[in-house]
This record gives sequence, C-alpha cells and structure tokens, in this order.
Amino acid sequence: MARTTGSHSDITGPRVLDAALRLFARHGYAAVSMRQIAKEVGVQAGALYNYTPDKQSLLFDLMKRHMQELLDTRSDHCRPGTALKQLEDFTRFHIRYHLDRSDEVFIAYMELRNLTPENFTVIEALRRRYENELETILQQGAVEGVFAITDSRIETMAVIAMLTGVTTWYRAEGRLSATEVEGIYWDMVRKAVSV
Amino acid sequence: MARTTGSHSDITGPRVLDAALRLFARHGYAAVSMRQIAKEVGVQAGALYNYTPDKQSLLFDLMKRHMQELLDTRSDHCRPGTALKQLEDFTRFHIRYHLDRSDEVFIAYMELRNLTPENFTVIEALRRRYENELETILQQGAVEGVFAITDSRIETMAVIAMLTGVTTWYRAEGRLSATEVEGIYWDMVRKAVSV
DNA sequence: GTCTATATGCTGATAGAC
DNA sequence: GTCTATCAGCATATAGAC
Repeated sequence: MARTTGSHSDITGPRVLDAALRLFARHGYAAVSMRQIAKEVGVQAGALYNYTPDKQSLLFDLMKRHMQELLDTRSDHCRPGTALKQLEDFTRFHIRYHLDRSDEVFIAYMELRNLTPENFTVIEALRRRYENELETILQQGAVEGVFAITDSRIETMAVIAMLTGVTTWYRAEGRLSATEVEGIYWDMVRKAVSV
Repeated sequence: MARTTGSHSDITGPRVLDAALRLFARHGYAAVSMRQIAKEVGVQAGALYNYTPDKQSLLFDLMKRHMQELLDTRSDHCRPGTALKQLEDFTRFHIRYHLDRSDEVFIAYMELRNLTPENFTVIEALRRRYENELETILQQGAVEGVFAITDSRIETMAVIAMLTGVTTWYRAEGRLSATEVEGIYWDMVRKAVSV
C-alpha cells in the first residue's frame, strides 16, 4: 500500500485526465497548474509528462472526447420518425446526457477560448455537427408543416441554449427529478417551435 | 504628446476598468495579468494600484456595475400592463441590452467562479433579483390564465438561458438585424409559455 | 500619480538518477 | 514510470524616488 514509486502506467493515464477534468471544471483551465493536477493524481508534476505532451493537450483531449462521445451516443439513440417525435427524442437525450456529464459540458462551453486556434477549429466543427442534427429536425418539421420556422439556424441556437442552460441550476438532490425536468422542457420546446 | 509621467487621475481610473473589461472578456480573468492591463492603459503595473486594491476588486467592480446597471435600466423601462405585454417588454429589453454589452455579459456569466465567496454572494443576489422580475411576470400570467406555468422557477431559467444565448452567436454584421432577432425570439418565448 | 526596482512565490516544462 | 532538482520566466503586490 501507499507505494510512492514504481510502475502504474495502466491506471495513472486515465487518472490524469480525470483529475484535469475535475479541476478544470471547478477552477478553470487557466487557474489550474500542472502541480495541482499531479497532486490530485498522487504523483509529482514531472510524471504527468509521461501521459501528455503539455497542458493544452489535456484540455483538447477532454473536449474532443466529450464531443465525440456526445455525437456517438446521439447516433446510437437516433430513431426514424416524425419531426415531432425526433425533436422530443433530441430534447430528452440532450437534457439527460448533459445532466450526467456536468463537468465535461461546463468545460466544453467555458474553455473554448483557451484552445489554440488549430484545436478550436476541430472542436467547433464537432459542435457544429451536433447543432446541425437539431437544425435538420427543425427543417424537416417545417416541410411537414408542423413547425413554424422563420430562420432555422436561430431557432436551433435558441433551443440548444435553453436546453443546455439546465446544467447551470439543476441539482440531483433538488425538488424535481431529471425526468420531470425533461417533461417541462419538452413542453416548452414543442410549443416554441410549433405552428 | 506621449507624456510618460505625470498626473492623469481623472482619465486613468476609468481606463483601468475599461482595459480590464476588454481583456477579461477576451482572455478570461485568470489568464490576464496586471502587467497586460497596465500595458493596455499605458502605465506601469505598479500604477494600477492607485485605482484598485487588487485584481479581484477589478473583477468584482465590473460585475457589480454591470448587474446594477442592468437592474436600473430595466426599472426605467418597466411599464405596467398585461403579463403578455410585460413579457414582450422583458424579452426585447433583455436581448437588446445584452447585445449592446457583450463584454460585460460574457464576464458576468463566465467569471463567477473567480469571485471570492463574499463577492460571489453579492453578485448572485443581484442576479437573483433580475431573474425574479421575469418569474413574477410568468406567475402573473398564470393568474391571468394566459400562461401555462408548471414550475415558474424552471420556466424562468429556461427563458433567460434561451435569451442570453443570443450573445454567443449574434454578430452585428450578420444577415439579421437586432430587431429581427428580437422578433424571432419573442415569437418563441410567447409560444413556449402560453397555454 | 507614476516611475523603477524588488520581494516572494508560482508557472510549464525538462534532465538525469533510480 | 516516477522521482528530485532545476531552468527561465512571469505572477501579484509593495517600497521609495521623483
């Protein structure tokens, strides 16, 4: 127990990313030092560089992993159906997924400006792909005649902002369950875009 | 011209806050140094401490000033009327005000975690007062029978998140004017909360 | 009121022992 | 793979000259 030196490559690697995730979400990328991350993992600062070339890569890897998992999980849950049904699926999926990953979501929205320009471009492209999935649903609903779409891009951004906002106030121990919150938001989204 | 020393108290004070506002909004509080702020103002770092006791006070003063101006301006624009009319006023005011102050808004939402606990309490109280104004309108609309309110707190947070989100994508040189954007958002808000 | 100089400590990252 | 030691630089904030 409490071995202070030796080989831990199989467990230390994931622990570095986990520690960075938690600390970046809590204090912000710029305010967290490599020494703080190392302390959280239980190694010295120099050892971190066996797992990441630099601090920027930690942030980029966390954000890329989050966005790709978001897109992949969404693909798995995607079912054909009417625009209304697809919009309900998207709404409930987005809320549930975001409530389950509050740290990742927080970083993905707050730390964009701390990415290098090249890394920013990659993350923005992934985010745009996700937004486009919602926009496609809204456009399909307009074709079906069930949605009133003035400018599908704006309505897309408005719906996503509303849904993502749930992460800023929801607490699992609060008076409403995630399922109840889903229901209330779905009511609002449905009415907001319907004819 | 280019006087490098002397007395500028009347103009330097505001310039310090302005520089901090711009730099904090662009790079984030933690990533901006007092030297950067001083350089932007055109003085040496030590001179800043004639105008602020420390860096934290710069952030706190910016956020407090923003929240108080938001509340004051909202009070000036507030007119009696039906809940529907008041909600329209709130919606259009919120969008216009936030589009006109993108730097302040960005800081007010992104830098909360960089406030000391005492300062955070003050800012949160001001923000809560603003949110309560919207919640009161929604509750009044429920009493009038025109709004369908399941949980007025959640609907309040959902509407504010949707409206504030406009600052993340709106560009003055884009294809839509602020007034057009106001109209689209008002349509969505009205439908989202109506019976 | 601003300057220069400085105190004190932390930063990201690297080198070499084990 | 992790350690200790270290580099070169920047951080906030202060002291005292002008």
